Amino acid sequence: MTRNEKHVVAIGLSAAIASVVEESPNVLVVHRGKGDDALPFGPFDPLGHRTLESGLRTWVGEQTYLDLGYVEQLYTFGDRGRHTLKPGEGARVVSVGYLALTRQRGALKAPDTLWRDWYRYFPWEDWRDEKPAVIGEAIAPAFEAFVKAASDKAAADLRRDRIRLCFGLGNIPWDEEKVLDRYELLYEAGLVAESARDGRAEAAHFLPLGDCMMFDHRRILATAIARLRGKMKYRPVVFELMPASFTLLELQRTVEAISGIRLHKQNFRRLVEGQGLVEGTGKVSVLARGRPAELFRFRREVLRERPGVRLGARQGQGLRSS
Amino acid sequence: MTRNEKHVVAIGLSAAIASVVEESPNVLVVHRGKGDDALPFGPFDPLGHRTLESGLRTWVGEQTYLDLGYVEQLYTFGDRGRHTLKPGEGARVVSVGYLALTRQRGALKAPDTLWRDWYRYFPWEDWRDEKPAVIGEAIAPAFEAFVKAASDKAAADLRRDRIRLCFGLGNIPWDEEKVLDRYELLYEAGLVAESARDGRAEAAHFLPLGDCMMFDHRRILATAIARLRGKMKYRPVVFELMPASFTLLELQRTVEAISGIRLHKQNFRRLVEGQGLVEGTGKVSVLARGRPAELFRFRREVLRERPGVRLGARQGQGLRSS
DNA sequence: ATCTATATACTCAGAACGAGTATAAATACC
DNA sequence: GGTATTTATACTCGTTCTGAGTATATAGAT
Repeated sequence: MTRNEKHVVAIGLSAAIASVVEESPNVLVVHRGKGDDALPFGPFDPLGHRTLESGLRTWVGEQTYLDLGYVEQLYTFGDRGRHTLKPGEGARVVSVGYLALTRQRGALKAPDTLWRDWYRYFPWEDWRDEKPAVIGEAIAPAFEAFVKAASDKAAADLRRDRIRLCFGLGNIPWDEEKVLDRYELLYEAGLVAESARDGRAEAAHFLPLGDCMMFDHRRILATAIARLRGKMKYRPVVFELMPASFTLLELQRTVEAISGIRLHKQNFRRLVEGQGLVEGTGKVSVLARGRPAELFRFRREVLRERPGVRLGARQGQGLRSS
Repeated sequence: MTRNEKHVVAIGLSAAIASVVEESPNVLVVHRGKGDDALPFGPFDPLGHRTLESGLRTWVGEQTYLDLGYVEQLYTFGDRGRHTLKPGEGARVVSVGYLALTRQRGALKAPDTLWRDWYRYFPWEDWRDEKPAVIGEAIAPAFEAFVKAASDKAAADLRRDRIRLCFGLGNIPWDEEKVLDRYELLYEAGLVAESARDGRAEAAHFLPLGDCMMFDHRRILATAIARLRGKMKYRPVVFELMPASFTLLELQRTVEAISGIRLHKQNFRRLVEGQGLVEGTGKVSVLARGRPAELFRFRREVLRERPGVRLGARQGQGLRSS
């Protein structure tokens, strides 16, 4: 492979930095005036950065004054026309998206940065209280036009199936992990502002569903939420978002905030304690309403003791050796 | 973000193309003379390629004359010194790795390409017949030196724990999905040829474990195998590797070839049939030794019918809504 | 006819899961 | 002070899933 000018491109590093406060899952965004929000991001510097991740860490450090703990690469997007503000403008940028987890300690010091509830960008993803009204009132009707606009019957059937599967219509259950699939479907159908911005044909049925973000940042955030919702079930990553000690209800509320669904309290306890993920501290929480709850701490040792600790998915794989 | 010369870098697209013949999991490699094998790869062309994946497809098409079906992005690597042949030489390249699945139909027509059993590169990963001897005879002893070479006791303990977890020593069970973790550990410990090539300090205990590959291609292949072993359990991707009709034993042998472990025959049947993943064709296989087996075909409809079809991992997530 | 290899049906016990009931311990309200 | 409300926590119960078999059927080989 020769270093040809044709093969030259810039790499953007973007981070979806998540934290949870009370019952609200937050993402750190850069907000300037009346423009769309953006994720913290910066270019990869092949001279200064030893690895992509170290590049991201230094960038985020400069931009947000945060010291990231858990960081995980998500996906690399390179679609033409889905990064620059207007198609054709600016350089071709390939963007590598990351998920980072942290806790909120003190106020943010960096200018123009703030924590925002991520359901502002994805209002159809929060099923904790009830099925979001926007699905039945706006999304489903708008999709009907999208299905009708298909080129032929086969294409229409395909679209209908995708919609049913993604949004859990008919007898299909809601799958909280399909965050990215749902966003991409809305994008294709022209129902999010990014579609119109990127000049998509379908954007005729344009609906401003959720808040728009700059570049492909809402796509990265969707990927981040999807990954986190999935990963929570087989790796104890939630604890990156928890303080040193917490009640089991606080832990449950954090998981619920992320997954966007409610959980069965007693079974959640059984699972968390049964896995040996936490240990009691003996102390009890004070500022509660009912009976005081015991404070627990995360047993970091589990990461070393047993390989497959999970907060959800079943160990048995059906494909057991024999 | 301005288009600064500092921020300019080449993007390499590499594909781990997998197929299974009989009981052998194969990967397509480019083999030229006595040099190390490489994966098919080429640079991303920001002018000609609309997306990263379409770039990969055209590149692979030109290089191998194969028309890829299933393609999935794996990871983007950008570590300094882990791509170029000698540290400091050549341009900085960020490489995006892909996994592709296909079937072998006829001989390969492209020059210098051939199918190779992937356990040639990872001899410690094949547990189908027995625990690979290389683990007890070469890997475990070499790791002892690696542990001793740690800077202090805490670092040594950390290394020991990682080794136990990765290679299933002591009472830890073998986890066939940790392919990448194991390779990275061997790389860090200087036990694969790439360590010495990249000029790592630890490479003192250099052991030529498995066949070496060019650039970071063995790392990408490790990622591909790990992803495929995991994904098989919750998505019916194996069928991309199967002919139109097959016996259940052939299907099982394919899964075993990939995962590197043996499965319980009766339970495998129960799972596959219970999930409605296959349907009988009425015909029976001929060239067998014992009682003829019925030929089955993949029920493609399942992809559209139910969301969570899986060939392994449990649906129930322990985190059920309520 | 018997052996061997494979296919396929069926059983069984234990673990995991979803969904509850029951009781304990605090505060809020009157 | 007594009662309602709220939250915590222990325990139960039926179902499904899973791992590990046994039993029987059907072919070719000797």
